[in-house]
Amino acid sequence: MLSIKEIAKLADVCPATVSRVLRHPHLVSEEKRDRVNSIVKQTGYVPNNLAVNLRNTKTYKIMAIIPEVIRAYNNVIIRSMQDIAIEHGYSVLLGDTQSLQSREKAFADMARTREVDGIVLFCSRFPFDIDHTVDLATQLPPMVHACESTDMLGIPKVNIDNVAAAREGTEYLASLGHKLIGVVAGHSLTPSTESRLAGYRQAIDSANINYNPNLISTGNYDLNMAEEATQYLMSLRPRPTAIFAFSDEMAIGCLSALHKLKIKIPEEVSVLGFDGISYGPFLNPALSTVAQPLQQIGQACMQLLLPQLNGEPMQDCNRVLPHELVIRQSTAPAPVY
Amino acid sequence: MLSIKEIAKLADVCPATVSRVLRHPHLVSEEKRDRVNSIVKQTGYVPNNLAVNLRNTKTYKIMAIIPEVIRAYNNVIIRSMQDIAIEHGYSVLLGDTQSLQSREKAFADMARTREVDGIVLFCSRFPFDIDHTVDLATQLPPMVHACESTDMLGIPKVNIDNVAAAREGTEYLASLGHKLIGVVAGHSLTPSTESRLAGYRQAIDSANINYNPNLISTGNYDLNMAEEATQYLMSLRPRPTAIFAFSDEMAIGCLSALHKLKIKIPEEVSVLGFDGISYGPFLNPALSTVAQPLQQIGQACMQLLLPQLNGEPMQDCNRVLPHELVIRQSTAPAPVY
DNA sequence: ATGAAAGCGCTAACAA
DNA sequence: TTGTTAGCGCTTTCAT
Repeated sequence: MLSIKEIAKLADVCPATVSRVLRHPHLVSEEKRDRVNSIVKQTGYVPNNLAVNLRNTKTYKIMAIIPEVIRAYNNVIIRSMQDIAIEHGYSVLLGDTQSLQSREKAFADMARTREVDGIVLFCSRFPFDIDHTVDLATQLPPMVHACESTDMLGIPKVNIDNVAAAREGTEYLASLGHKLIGVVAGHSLTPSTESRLAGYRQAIDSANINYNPNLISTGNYDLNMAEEATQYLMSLRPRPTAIFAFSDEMAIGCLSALHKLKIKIPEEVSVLGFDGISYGPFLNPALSTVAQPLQQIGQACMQLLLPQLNGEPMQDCNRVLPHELVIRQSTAPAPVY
Repeated sequence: MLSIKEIAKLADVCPATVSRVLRHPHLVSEEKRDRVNSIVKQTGYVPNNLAVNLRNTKTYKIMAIIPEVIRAYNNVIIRSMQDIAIEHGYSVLLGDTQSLQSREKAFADMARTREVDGIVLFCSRFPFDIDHTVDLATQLPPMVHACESTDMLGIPKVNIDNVAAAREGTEYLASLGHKLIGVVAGHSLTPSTESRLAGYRQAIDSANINYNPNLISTGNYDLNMAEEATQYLMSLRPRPTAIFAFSDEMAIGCLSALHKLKIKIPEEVSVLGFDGISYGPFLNPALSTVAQPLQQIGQACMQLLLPQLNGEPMQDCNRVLPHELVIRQSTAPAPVY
């Protein structure tokens, strides 16, 4: 692997000139510029970015830390982040943590060790140890906490109003006449799940439906577990006539379980999802859902991160974006017996 | 951001000692070790890895370059790569190229610029310009080409036998009595698609079915386009009684289109997918598919990459892994009229 | 066991 | 316009 020195020697100039040709060509005479460029081409020389970045204390890389990169839900978010990042000269690297705390920390540390300029965190756990006696912003790298952020942290956050979103979803089901509304919740302890459960409860209460904790099952945001949870819900007597799954992926598990049980959707049981993944319209039946503004989430993350990357101080803000109830074919009025 | 020098000053030792405490603590007396450690803890000092990596010419990072990270198909592959990488002290960073050549090159260049130690390439295009008059291995960073590699390159490759896999899938459909077997192909020009088309053709010929190019449609490995392609196939007269989609995701599009057309699966039309994504069993009906050995693919990638990261020369090998026909509910004997 | 010093590869200020 | 030089932050000889 050639260094700038050797290129300089080959082109019979000093290393600084090679650097100039590569970064500020207008500062170099045409003659030397051509000489250097031809050597660079011949040798296939590429600067060592570790050195460049060390020198410039800047990597132009952003780390997006994601519990399961594969979840359909992340698709649009990642795209919109990446598009904006690239416009501004940054690359987005994805870190898939598989929900493991050790991996969350490892990826997050890439910002503290200067291997990336900033991070966007989609996990619920906070990957840094914080000394609350000292100013937060000085301890933390440029970062944004998205989708699973609590309100206790003094950092930029991007969220939807999970309480309201789940409340409206539940209200919609109640308005269809459903009285027994089962829930397939996500990970307990995650802020999103807690908030959505709270919203569900609010809607149940204000619809004067008796709150029944047996109707709450947990699917851990996992398709397989959601299928099992649905089997459990369908074993209850009286049986729920609607299921609210707190993610579209879990809703797929619900649909699958109901199909296997030969329960008609939505005639016998309605299914409402959450997220608005792109598969939704293609499922059978097409999935009604509480859609998140995925593209806006990605955009907001970048809007809050980029200023920090330019040296502006971290702000304690919480960008709350609008959700939307999308009604397709998987929900219908409650059956009358 | 503190540097090692300032830590050294605070602990009243020299920078080298701080470095030793962090990397080879046994070389330092207990007294100084404690002093340094306590300062490190107090200040939250973290070494600048750009400097460390520059000095050590090693990053312990691997870049996985993926056309669409979100594709369900990548899930298991990514996991198995990551598990092995971590065992060996490496992190895996994911680069989502959205099938854009510029992004493929940008991520791949991170290896040439030393920001990562090696790459695993899942794209069909080769992101480096090669001078064929010179030894390949010296021009390329440690790398493995997986899933979409052609046989012209002198680098380690991981693949399944796409020709055989598609042939067997088609033979299976033919054995069910299907004579009109539609195809929803992937990107034309990608090696995987070309090979699978060849395999399809082989099976058609050896089953003495008349090859009809009108039955080949293209879905670009995209769910929406696959839905359109299926609509087209269903508009043909006589109509195909089976559809072979070259990815499970496209098969979802097929299912969706058929549902909308009220065509019964598998009674009227059989659908066979390709890949073996984890959603498969949850679809309605559960999807029959030609499964790839996703976990083995990830493992093989790491097995071929890790030696290169340890300085061993690049080998021109092609690891071909076994596929498997998985029969579920979406395929059945051809209808008799 | 510890410190001094060189150097990883690059860039930018400064001088010429 | 070009070269010289210092230094980004770290690690590792080498010397003590």
